[in-house]
Parts: sequence; structure tokens; C-alpha cells
Amino acid sequence: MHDSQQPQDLDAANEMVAAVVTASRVLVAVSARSLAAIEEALTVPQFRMLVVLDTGGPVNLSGLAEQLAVNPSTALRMVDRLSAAGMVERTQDPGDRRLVVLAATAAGRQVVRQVTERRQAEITRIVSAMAVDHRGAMIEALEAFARAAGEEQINPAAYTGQALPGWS
Amino acid sequence: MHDSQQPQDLDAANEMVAAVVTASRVLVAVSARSLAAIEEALTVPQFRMLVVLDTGGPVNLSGLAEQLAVNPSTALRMVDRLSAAGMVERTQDPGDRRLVVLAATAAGRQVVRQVTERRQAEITRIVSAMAVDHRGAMIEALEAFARAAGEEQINPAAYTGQALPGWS
DNA sequence: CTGCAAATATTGCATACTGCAAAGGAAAAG
DNA sequence: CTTTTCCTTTGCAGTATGCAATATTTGCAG
Repeated sequence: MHDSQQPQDLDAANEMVAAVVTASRVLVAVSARSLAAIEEALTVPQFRMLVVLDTGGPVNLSGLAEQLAVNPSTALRMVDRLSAAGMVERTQDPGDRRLVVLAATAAGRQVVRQVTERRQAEITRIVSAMAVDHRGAMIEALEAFARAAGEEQINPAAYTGQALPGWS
Repeated sequence: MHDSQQPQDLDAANEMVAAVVTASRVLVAVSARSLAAIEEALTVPQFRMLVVLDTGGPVNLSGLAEQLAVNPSTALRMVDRLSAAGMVERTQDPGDRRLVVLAATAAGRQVVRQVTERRQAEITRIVSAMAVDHRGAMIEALEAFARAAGEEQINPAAYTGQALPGWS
């Protein structure tokens, strides 16, 4: 009895889902390309860490792990590698000898800037290929979409575009 | 001399980039949630493999690795684990004894269906919270965006939403 | 038919991300 | 001063990833 009820609504919903999913593919591909294009051969988690350190300023290990929504041990080992690569600087907090102060080096900030610029350029290039009257509508629509989703919680760890396997 | 040239165009471009990036965050979070919500505790790469096997039908290992854009050895070990979990079935090709025929089991297809339905439901729920007159505009805008991007190549491996570190 | 080249799957080795649990040191609370 | 709490670090295990080498099988040339 409930079959074929309000078929036009269902069709519209399916069309929306399809459009959103397709756009999602494009966006993920753009992010991946922007990161792969640079010389330094960073992984996605490493780039996420650099973004957090670059935008958020110096933090200790626990705070960094929390912002990335990973285990402190994971963050520690990532810091080890990025530190060896010259992207992250570790110093001791003079006031509290338990704390390790972490910050992005100039090289690390440079990488974040390069990837961000490349990603923005690529998105701009795609948008430039769209019909002009579609652009304003897209901004409004995307902002409305993000607002609608934002009233539920959004995981901050997804900030730089990584999918999280063990997320609840 | 080129500073501050066409400031309104630059502002519009920045606004578009910001809207796109924010929407991207939301979409990635939705994908991650949909996968984390099921019982079976699959990783993102494992789910990608199941999607390929479910939609594409039986393939051999090389073909599967190519569709996922990973090394055959990587695909092999993932098949090992998914096979142990009862999600993937391996059989020998009777015509060519080199080939291994891989297919999703009923349990594997069930998982793909569950995650897909959950993701679609979540997107539908978000869209339902949008103003009605924004929805049609969003469909058109997103399709136009995907079209504009589609004239360049899109990596098929990004299908299920994974960011690829080593992609060129 | 035989031998060689190509295709296919598999294994070995290395690196990275991830979490849980335990250990060790330092600061705060009592 | 003792206990508790906080923070970092290490040990252990599982998964993903790629490169290189190996084994097996097929196809082709001679």
C-alpha cells in the first residue's frame, strides 16, 4: 500500500542525492590532486596536522591529538616524522616540563600555503567553466546545505578532507 | 600595478571557494558516518573494494586493483581480509588457471546496501532542512559543477570518497 | 613440439596510520 | 610529603600502501 507513494518527491530526492554524491567525488579528487601535486610527498594525515599547526598556532601533543581526533600515540609518531622532515618544530615548555610545544616550521607553513593555493585555484578554474548564472545559485545553495548540515554536529577532524574509518 | 584589480571578482571567487570547501567537509563527514554506523566495522578502503565488486561484477585481481587504483599486492591482501570476513568470494577461473575470480558475497552486498542507504538517507535529511527554493537551485548548480569538472578527468578511485595520497 | 616471452597472482620487505595499554616523569592536590 | 592527576612516550597489534622478486600459467615463435 505504501508503494509508489509520492513518486515525484522520491524522484526529486534521488536526484538530489545523486547530484550531491557526484559533486562529492569531484571535491575529493580535487583535494587529493592538490596534495599530490607538491614536491614534498606528504600523506593526507600529515597535511591535516600541518594545517592544524599552521592555523591554530603552537599546541602541546594532547591538544594536537584532540584537534585531529586521533590517539596521542598516533599524533606523537606523526610528529616524529614531520619533525624529521623539517616541517614541525618541537620545544619544551619552560613552565611545565611535561609539555611539548609543537609548531609548524617555515617549510611546513610553506607547504600548507602551496597546497591551499593550488586547491583554491583548481576550484576557481572549475567554477569558471560554469555558466555565470549558475555560480551565484551554487554559492547560496552550498551555504544553505552546509547550514542545514551544521545544525547537526560536524566532526572537526574532517577539516582537511580525510575520511575517518573509526569515527562514531 | 596589478594589485586590487577587479576586487569584486576576487571576492566572488573567494566566496565560492569557501562555500565549496565547507560543503566538501560536510560531505566527507556524511560518508564517514554512514560507514561507521554499521556493525561490521569496515575500513574505507575495504568498503571501496566492496562497492567495486558489487557494482562491477566478478573481476580478477589485476582488474580489481586497477579499478581501485592500487597496487595488485595491496588488493590481494585486502581480498585476503575481506575473504576471511566472508565479504568476498575467491574462485579459480576454469579457463585460465592464472586468474582468480573475485565477487562480493551476499553479506558483502548487504553491507554495501546498508551503507549506501544510510548515506542517502542522511543526505536527504540534510536537504530536507533546506529551504524549498534552494533545493532545485542546488541540483542544477551541483550538476553544473560536476559537468565543469568532468571535462577534465576524474579519478574513478575516488568513487567512494577516499582521498588518495599518491595520486597524480 | 619446444622454448621463450608475457601475463597473473603471490610473497617479502619497508613505510605510514591507527588504537589500546602500560610505563615513566612532572605538576597539582591533599 | 603522599597521592592523584596530567602528559608524553613506548610496546604491541592490525590495516593500507608500494616496489621488487618469484612461481605458475598461458600464448606465441620457431
